[in-house]
Amino acid sequence: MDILQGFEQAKAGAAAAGLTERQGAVLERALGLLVEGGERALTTAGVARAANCSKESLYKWFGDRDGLISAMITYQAGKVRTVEVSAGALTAETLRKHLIAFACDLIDVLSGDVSLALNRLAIGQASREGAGLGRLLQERGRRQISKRAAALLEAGRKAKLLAFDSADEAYGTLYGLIVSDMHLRMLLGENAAALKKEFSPRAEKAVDAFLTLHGAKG
Amino acid sequence: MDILQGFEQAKAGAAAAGLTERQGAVLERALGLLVEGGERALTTAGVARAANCSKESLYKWFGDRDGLISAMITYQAGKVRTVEVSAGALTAETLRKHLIAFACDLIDVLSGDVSLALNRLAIGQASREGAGLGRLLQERGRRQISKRAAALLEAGRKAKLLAFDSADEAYGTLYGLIVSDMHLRMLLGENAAALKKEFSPRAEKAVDAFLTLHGAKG
DNA sequence: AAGGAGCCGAACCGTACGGTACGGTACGCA
DNA sequence: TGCGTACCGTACCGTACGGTTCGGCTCCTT
Repeated sequence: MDILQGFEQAKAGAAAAGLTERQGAVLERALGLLVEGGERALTTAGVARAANCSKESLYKWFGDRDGLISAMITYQAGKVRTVEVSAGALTAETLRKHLIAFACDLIDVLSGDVSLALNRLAIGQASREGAGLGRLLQERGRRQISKRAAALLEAGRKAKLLAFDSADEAYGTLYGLIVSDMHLRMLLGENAAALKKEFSPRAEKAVDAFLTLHGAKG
Repeated sequence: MDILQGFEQAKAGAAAAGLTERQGAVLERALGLLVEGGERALTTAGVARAANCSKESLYKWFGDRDGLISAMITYQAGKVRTVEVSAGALTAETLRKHLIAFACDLIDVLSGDVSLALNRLAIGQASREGAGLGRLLQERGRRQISKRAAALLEAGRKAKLLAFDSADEAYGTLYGLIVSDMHLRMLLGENAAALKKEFSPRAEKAVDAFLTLHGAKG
């Protein structure tokens, strides 16, 4: 799915990172290699062969292998477009609907194969050079979706439908209720599709649990 | 801390895996290398040098590099001893205490540097060869602590202090409330000590939230 | 005392990878 | 038509790693 996404989104990803279409296409192939074979498959020669470009161009465009990886992350992050929550009147029912939609989207994102591959890559590199890639991934990927949740929670509080002290903490609770250990298990190689099927029905329950904890009494 | 643990525990780890003390010591050094420098530092030559043994012995004992890694995981898992919950009378207060202790232990385990290093390693390998290491890590590491939680939850239900349909699902809820995205962030390289400090105070709140959701009305 | 098992240290081999250099080609521009 | 630019494909280099082999040492058994 992620791979077969529309051309427009890919172009947006390239544009967002200030890259030419050609370079975006190369990054797309590189992401394909990464998804297919993990970090071991992400060799400069392999990317060049898969993308029909020369290693020389790779090094000219991205500096070195780490630069290529960073570009892959920002490129992929540029494709994600967060849905703006309609700031219309918020009732208990629409809030619940929005929260459930958010939960499903979150599960979708986390179980996407490109997302999993990039997270695995960043985690693998996290041990050696500081947290460079990890921070980048966190910043460009997670930030977006957490912003959306924060806006939703804040709107719920404004409408007197939610009660919490810290929005961050409330988001942490919501995230934990939805995701639990699903993400880690997928990262460790458990069948992502099966896990997604197992966890999706729980999205509704997770939201209801969250509302039990933080919903305004009434 | 993990590295400086007592000699007895290390011997238990070796014995549990059917290894000699010498082999356990080698694995200990290997874990040290892994913690210090990530997967890249875990070379056969490096382990041999650090442990003052020959590569020949490494291959005789562990077969190949993957065998060495598997041995490291089982060895490390063998050191973990789950505390048996005293099956004495369970009151609402002692149950809460036990749950909080469990939450703190869980955070301790997940933020341990050896645990983080092994999880990073397994996640890095998850993409290529199936989920071999991931399953092993899940089986030997997570199983133990989840067993403890399951026993605790079941005892709580028996004592009419907890109410839930599925123990697994309730455990998932408890886990999510405690851990949220802390584990992933640590795996991605965020300062583990700082995150632990940030999340430890939340253990109590997480347990209280869990009791709000699944505690018997009283 | 003789022999063997186990082990260390070092050298060795094949391979694979990151990075560089070079020859050749298509295309835009003066 | 000539020239510069950007690019491809390939060959190349140095290094590092997994795995094997071998000589020599120690200790244990008989």
